[in-house]
Amino acid sequence: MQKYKNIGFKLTPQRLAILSYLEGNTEHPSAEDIYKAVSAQFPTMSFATVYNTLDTLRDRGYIIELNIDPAKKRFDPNIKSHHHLICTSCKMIKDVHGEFNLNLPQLMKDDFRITGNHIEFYGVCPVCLKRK
Amino acid sequence: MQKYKNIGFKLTPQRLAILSYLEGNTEHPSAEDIYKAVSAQFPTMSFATVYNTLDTLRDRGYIIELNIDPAKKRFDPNIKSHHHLICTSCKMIKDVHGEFNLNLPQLMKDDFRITGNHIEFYGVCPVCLKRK
DNA sequence: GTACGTGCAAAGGTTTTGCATTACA
DNA sequence: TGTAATGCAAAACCTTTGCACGTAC
Repeated sequence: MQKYKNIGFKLTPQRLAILSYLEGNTEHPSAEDIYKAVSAQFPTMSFATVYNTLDTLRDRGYIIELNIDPAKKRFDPNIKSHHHLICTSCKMIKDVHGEFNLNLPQLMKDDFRITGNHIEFYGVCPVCLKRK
Repeated sequence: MQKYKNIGFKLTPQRLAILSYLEGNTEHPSAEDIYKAVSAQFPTMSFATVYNTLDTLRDRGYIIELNIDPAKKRFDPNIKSHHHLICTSCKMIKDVHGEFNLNLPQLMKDDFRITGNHIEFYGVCPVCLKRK
């Protein structure tokens, strides 16, 4: 985890465990997923620490908070601009890389300072398709 | 409200009030917004009735449930395919109509049965821009 | 009378907060 | 010693649920 050497906040063992769990993770885990995973290593880990760390990481731009799932927040360590394909049946989320041409009407570009965008594709994943 | 004559479920006064509040509403109100608004008319209105009605309307395709706001669900009576522009400062949501070319990689189109998409544009609205 | 809707309160799930304790420079 | 993080429990918030009561065909 040398890359986090200069991350700008204390790298406690708990935070390292969270970072390590998130590293390269494409499952878009929820706070609870993360809590469960790092609890195996740190039995005293608390939700407060998980949320505190996630908030800090998000505020510093190391992770992205996803509002895709109405039931709970999910977190994505992939901060490169990308989009998501969501299975409406099992809620699985798959990354979508690719360029899309998203030119807003000029009127809106005049009014708003646009900072980004995110596309959600909805569908049914192969696993759920097969199950029916 | 003649248009709801054959809506397929009982049009109680409470439901009519909710429908009437939603009609043409572009504010993307939350359940609480709706509850507050119709409570003025029906002081005994309960959240159970609001959620029950919203669920029914959503299941029958009369409204869309938006997961845009991490804090709460919002509801949109505009069922025509459209997208949204969200002010990251005040959370205001503006409709975006327009066609965007969203062709997924062929690989994903083979695997998934794609059913729809939704674009979120992020930015800062004119009001918030001025306030700073 | 039956089926459905309403309304209240309680419960459920996720996230936040207060505060005492702990760790580290 | 001082600053920041941890961990526990409680609280807050949104949403769902159970159930008794009402209402309408």
